[in-house]
Amino acid sequence: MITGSQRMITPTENLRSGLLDAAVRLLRCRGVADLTTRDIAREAGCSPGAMYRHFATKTDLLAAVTRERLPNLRDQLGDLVGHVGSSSVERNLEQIILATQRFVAELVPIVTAVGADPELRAGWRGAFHGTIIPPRETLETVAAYIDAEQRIGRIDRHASPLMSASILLGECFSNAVVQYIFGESADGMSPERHARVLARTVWKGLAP
Amino acid sequence: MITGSQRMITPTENLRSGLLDAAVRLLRCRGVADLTTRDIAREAGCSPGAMYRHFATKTDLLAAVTRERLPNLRDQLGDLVGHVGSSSVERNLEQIILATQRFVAELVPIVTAVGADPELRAGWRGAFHGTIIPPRETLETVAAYIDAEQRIGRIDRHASPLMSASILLGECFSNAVVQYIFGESADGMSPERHARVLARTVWKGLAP
Amino acid sequence: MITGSQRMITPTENLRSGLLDAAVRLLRCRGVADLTTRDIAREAGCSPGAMYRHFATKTDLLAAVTRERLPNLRDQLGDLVGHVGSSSVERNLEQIILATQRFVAELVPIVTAVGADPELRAGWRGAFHGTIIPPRETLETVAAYIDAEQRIGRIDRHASPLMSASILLGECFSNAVVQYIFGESADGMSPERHARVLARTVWKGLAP
Amino acid sequence: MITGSQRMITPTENLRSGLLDAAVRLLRCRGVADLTTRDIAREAGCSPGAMYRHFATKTDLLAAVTRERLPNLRDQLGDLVGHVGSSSVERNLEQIILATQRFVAELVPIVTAVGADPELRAGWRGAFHGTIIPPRETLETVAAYIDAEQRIGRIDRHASPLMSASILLGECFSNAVVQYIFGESADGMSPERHARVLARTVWKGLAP
DNA sequence: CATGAATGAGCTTTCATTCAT
DNA sequence: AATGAATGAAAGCTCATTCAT
Repeated sequence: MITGSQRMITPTENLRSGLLDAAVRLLRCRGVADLTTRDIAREAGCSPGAMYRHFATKTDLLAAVTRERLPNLRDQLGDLVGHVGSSSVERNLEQIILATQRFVAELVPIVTAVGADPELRAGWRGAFHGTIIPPRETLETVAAYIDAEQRIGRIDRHASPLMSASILLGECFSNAVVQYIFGESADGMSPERHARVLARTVWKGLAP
Repeated sequence: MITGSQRMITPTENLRSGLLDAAVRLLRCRGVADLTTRDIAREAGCSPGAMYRHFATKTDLLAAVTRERLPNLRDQLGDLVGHVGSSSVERNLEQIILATQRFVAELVPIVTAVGADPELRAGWRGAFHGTIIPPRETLETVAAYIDAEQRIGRIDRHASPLMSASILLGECFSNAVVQYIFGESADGMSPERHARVLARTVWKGLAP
Repeated sequence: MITGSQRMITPTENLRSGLLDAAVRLLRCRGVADLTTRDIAREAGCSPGAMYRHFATKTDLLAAVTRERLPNLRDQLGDLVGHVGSSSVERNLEQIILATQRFVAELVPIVTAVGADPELRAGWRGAFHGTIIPPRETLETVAAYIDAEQRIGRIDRHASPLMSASILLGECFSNAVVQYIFGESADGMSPERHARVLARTVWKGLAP
Repeated sequence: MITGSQRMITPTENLRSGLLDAAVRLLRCRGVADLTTRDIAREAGCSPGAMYRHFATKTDLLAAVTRERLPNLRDQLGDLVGHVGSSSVERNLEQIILATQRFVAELVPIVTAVGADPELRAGWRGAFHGTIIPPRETLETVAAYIDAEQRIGRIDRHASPLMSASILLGECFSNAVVQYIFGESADGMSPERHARVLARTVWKGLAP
């Protein structure tokens, strides 16, 4: 009924994006196990068939979700580098941890989805083959901060920035997995307290 | 037809066990996403219907897998407590990490399976409701060692045994997840080197 | 490709109706015992999955059949009330019996199906709960005629219209059941002769 | 463990009979639709496999049930012929109807089972081919009484004994079907009242 | 003979995908 | 481009039947 191009953003791109958003939303609350194309379409407000204008298969859509809607720690961290040298390292680590908690909470449902489906796993491996894999990139974002503080002498020169970053992210990630599966954290701490204790413990190993 | 003594274990229990083993094996290499009852039966060497004599539903079988085939860190660690006070703490941590690496490698496929399927997740929550959840138990196994060393003064009295254990396990776990999904570790280290660096880093924060 | 006017009825409604028709057809010649959804779909000329757009379960479809394809005596009788007072009561009863014979012949396969399946039975009970049940309604249709003749004095004032109707319908019904099961009637009469003898016998009890 | 022949009745015949009894019992309360061989075996107190010593297939067992456990009106009627000439005909008819009510109540579940299953139907037709079919035999039992009363002048000489019997049995049978399916009778009468009204109505047509 | 674990054909149902409109 | 009815392969599960013990 409507003719002519009346929109700034093509409706197509809108729909593609809407489908990805819908899929992540459902992924978060229901997991991959019972995620149907019909459900995704309904959540995105389009017909079951419309999806196939943008994605060849369901796996294609999910692969796109895991690639394009993968949460990004850098976005959560904001101006990390700007804090180098200011405040205290322990305080900065605490801020990093709080951001990481939010990041991994979004990450876990996607990671379990990919882990559970060999096709998605293969797709991911293919997509990032030869390039730096996302976990490495995330790791380096945090490691870069530690490295910067190390350069100006606020962190022990013998510490390993990469392993320290890995400890920080890994502990938060596995915590989030436990939370996701059991609905309660293994150590029973509030996020704030968890951040404080983790920061203190990590800092203890990094102090010059 | 019958040779030797083959009937120590009842054939029935054999089948139940065989089905669980078959399911874990397939879970490891293929994930839950396309794991069919027919596949499990074929892998276990029985007919599609046979499994329903031992498990009411497919979910029941998977739930049993996640409960009865869940790897156990304590088994991998062996006589941990016996090492308290002997060798060096750093060396002991390294041994713990090596055991943990094996433990989490087996754990990851099961955890992603449970994470991806809300029904399994609900089953797990129900199964462990009111009791100590497995991650907590695992955490405490390691924390107990750190606590013991702390008591005899080989570890700083202000350190948190639980958080230290969580760091150790969490870092190994998230490492294993990355390895499982991408087929390569985020930091590119060999397991031995990883154990050494992680032990050193953790030890740095624990030394009195 | 399209010839003539084919789309008075939506294709969807066509399929729903076609499925019901297919089910009755199979019910008549084969009974519920081996009536599969695949068979119904094939008979209706659609795919096995198509039926689930119109009926939630197989039982739902069968329930709809028994409700929407239940034959109706009133339709077979036509203008029954118009005959009150005209012709002879015995002749009118004979006409009613002939119509009833056609009605019960269609009814029997559906009734045995419902009788054999507790789920359908429960569904029927639920569907008609609180309302007048179909046998009662049918009974009253015939009883109303007898009552009308009774009022104008052509039938004995002490006769029970309801019981008389019940005799008429019941005898025809049980006859049809025997015919359905054994392929021959118990009394070996032709439908016409049966109608005549039954009419005469009933009339004998009703004459003033 | 037990050796020698210790029993008067062979256990085999006991089991055969027990299986038939078990099947009728289940048939009555649950219908054919969900009647499994396992259920029958359990109800009969034997193993699922034991059944196959006595019946080649499940259908064979059901066929035997419908033949050997078919209720018999003659048994319910007792000494019908002895009443000829005594009491009043109407009173005797009432007694016959009360017996018939019990007979058809047992009959209905079996009849719907046979009606619903073409294989059983074919088996029945085969079993009674060339012989007098059970409904005819039942009919004649009642017709014989009417005939006897007719001979001694207590019933109108122009009445048809067979049709009168058919009316009596048919009305009771269709009543029982309605009762079985809907759980309530179409006319809402108690069995006793139903017998009285039916007897009166039939008697009215038979009185000389 | 009885047992009951095992079989496997076949059922109902789901759902990714297609295609006429 | 979008729709959504229709498809049909394949899933989970049942149950009549068999057969080693």
